[in-house]
Amino acid sequence: MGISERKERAKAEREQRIIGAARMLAEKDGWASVTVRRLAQEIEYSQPVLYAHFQNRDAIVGAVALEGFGELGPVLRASVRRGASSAEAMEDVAMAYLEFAFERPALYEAMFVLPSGLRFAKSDTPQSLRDTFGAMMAVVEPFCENAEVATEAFWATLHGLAELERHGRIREAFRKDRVTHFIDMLSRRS
Amino acid sequence: MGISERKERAKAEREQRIIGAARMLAEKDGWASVTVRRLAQEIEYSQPVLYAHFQNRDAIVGAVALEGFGELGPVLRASVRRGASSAEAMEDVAMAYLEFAFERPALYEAMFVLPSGLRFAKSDTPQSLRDTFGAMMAVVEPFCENAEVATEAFWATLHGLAELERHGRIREAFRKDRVTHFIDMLSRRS
DNA sequence: TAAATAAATCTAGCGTTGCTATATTGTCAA
DNA sequence: TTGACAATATAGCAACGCTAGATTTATTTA
Repeated sequence: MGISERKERAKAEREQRIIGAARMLAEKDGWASVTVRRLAQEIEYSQPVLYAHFQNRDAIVGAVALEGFGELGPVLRASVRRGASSAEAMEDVAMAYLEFAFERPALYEAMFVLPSGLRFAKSDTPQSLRDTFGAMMAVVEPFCENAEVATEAFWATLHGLAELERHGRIREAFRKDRVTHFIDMLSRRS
Repeated sequence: MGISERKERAKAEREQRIIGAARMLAEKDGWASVTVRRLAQEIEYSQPVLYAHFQNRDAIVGAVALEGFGELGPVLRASVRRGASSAEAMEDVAMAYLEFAFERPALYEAMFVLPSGLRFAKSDTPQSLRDTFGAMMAVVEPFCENAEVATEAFWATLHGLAELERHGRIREAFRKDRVTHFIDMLSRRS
């Protein structure tokens, strides 16, 4: 019965094309321009087909977000320079996080701002997001007792820096200064 | 010529009713449910009347946001306890900021997340927002050299804490711990 | 006071959206 | 070849932001 396998493969492939098209359009013209009609046109199927893959539009955003979670963790881990000190490692991760956010703003938006239908209530948090959290915790840990709380705060600062800058609330030119300042605060001995 | 004054007064009053209705509906059912039709119904006029007051829907969000900016600054200033130390003052402002964000989530969203049509390119930043920034800078200043950069980072942390918690990315139960941790980092002598 | 003018407001409608009921086509088994 | 079922398309609903044009109300002029 290789037939149903072939069909499943074809369906998975089409699903990937939908996700890819959504991500591409979002990055090109913003999420507002990612409509179900436009996606249908992009993959050369009629609209209702999309609803055989995703429950609604939000679920498509969610699928893109999930893809992003799968990329962010590795990016952060890879960002730490060889032989970096603890403080340098923290700075590397911080800068890598912000670069990720600014280079793929639509992807970042899907992951952390838009309603994506993704649930994060403890147990069903995607493994890839746990992994991202772990990457941050690894560099924060050396500097504090309660690593989880400290990582949440660390992450919050990065997210705030990304969002406020994206909305033009803080000055783009001082991005590096803010990171340096913030890492200094965390890494100095008390 | 009291006629035109009377008309202006009536128009301003109606404008305020639109803003009030938008804010109320947003807080009750979320911004997605704040439609121009619904607002028109609320103020008992037809839709096109709203466009005599605001260029488009975003401008209505912007007007609500502006109202929020007018409230946040004073709230922050009033939050500092009498005789508080520098570190305590910073903590008071941080907690007040988060309480503001969580008690009026829709207002906060209008101010910092939604497209509001408000421009922040340096010179035309609303005075009330500058004022809010000033309130934060006042408590951050004692702890750093470059107060502006430090305040941007301080603000970013608060914004990140508010947003990540609102989206269920970090644990509600540890809000106080995160603030304590973060204030500790900033206030300890190096 | 009545007609003319200007301002305020409404009706009706366009194009678009997310989503779905229903018709149609294509595929496989008997 | 035909009957059944899955895959896909057509067509449409209700709601959205927004606007042109008609209509009513208010003000000024004769």
